[in-house]
Amino acid sequence: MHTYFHVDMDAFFVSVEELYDPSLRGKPVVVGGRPNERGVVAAASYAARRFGVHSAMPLRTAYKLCPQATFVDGHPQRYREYSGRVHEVLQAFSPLVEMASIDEAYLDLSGTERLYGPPLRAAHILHQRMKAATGLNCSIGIASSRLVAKISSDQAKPNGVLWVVPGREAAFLAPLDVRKVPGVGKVTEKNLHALGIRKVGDLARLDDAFLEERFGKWGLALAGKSRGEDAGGWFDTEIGAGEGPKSISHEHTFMEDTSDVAQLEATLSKLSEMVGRRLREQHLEARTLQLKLRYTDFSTITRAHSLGRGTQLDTEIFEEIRALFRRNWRPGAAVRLLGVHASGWAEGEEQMDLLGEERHERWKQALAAADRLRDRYGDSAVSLAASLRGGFRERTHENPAGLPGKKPAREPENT
DNA sequence: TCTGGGGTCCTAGGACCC
DNA sequence: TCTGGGGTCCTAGGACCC
Repeated sequence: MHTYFHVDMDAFFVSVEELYDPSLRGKPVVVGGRPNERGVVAAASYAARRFGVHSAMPLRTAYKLCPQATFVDGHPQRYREYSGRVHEVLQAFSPLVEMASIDEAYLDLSGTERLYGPPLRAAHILHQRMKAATGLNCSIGIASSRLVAKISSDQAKPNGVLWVVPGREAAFLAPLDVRKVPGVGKVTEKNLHALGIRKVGDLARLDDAFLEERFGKWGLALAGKSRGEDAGGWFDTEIGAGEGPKSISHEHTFMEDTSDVAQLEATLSKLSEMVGRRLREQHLEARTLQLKLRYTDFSTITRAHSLGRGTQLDTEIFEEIRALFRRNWRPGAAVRLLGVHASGWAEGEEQMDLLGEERHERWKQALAAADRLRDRYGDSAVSLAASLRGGFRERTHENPAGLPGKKPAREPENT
């Protein structure tokens, strides 16, 4: 019998912003961008949620629902930093920790009674430590499976603890909407509703065989989930078994759709550089490169190409991506979004002919130097010639003027 | 409701090989 | 040249999560 904790930070992005600007506390706050921008809500404060604002909602819609809200840009670097602090608190509490995303983690607390006492007492200790060390609230779900722990932390929000006692899993789940089950999204929910299945209890009453026939492998996993089992997919893996990224990608949505080839290719060059940089940071070489292209009507295509070897060089990535673009873009069609995606890591060192090797080495050195400059002066300090020529000029949150230079860092007051 | 960006996992068809 | 089956890799798309 296991005891799992699921620790989920409350309104994480909003709470971090409040640490930097305490005047935001208690107010309706929307993180994600300006109200007139293309984009969606990344996080909404509880005060904003009362107006119907929620994450993934278009910013313009959020503004209509709650014009008095304060809209702030997201600061990914800040969130990564605080995520690291959260991780440290959890790690100090129990060595069996797995961050499931930037703001949530699973802990295996099996057999820690002697150290922390019964589960609820342990949870309260952790809850207090988290607040003291980070200034942030979290909610904690406790259960014999990770699935039930996750669902119970959601029920515990905000700032609460909920323990589902072993043996009571099915009873806890039965009255909940099927949508509460991780993995059941809009589409599956609709499919289940069409069968008259609305609550997890409805699901639990069905035959496994019926669900498997209806939904395949996923249906079988669903049957297990309805009983509270860690069935299928990500829930089936060991805690702490996370091995590193399987893909690295960057994409960009234009402020206005464009069919200007120079601008499109300059953007692909920039995205290729960003992907190349991440690959070098992670010491990875990608064998498969993929272009993503979204037109004005939101129709989206992806086109991939696999190389005989791996690469982490901006120029090689860009060359492949540009070829894919030229072969697949409907000339003249306005583009909304472009993306560059790398995956399929090459195993170890791949051989190259000597000439290629030498050229390769020189590029690697040049790019390492560019990475150091970017670290020091900001991302726009150095760029491939192609991204400059085409005029990659769209502003970013990090750097509104599009100029090099590091912004002065403000420290939150209570840390 | 005019719809981000970074990921994971699954399905399905075709190529190719044995 | 009337046609099997399995394994693996590649590609494209889609559901879902935070």
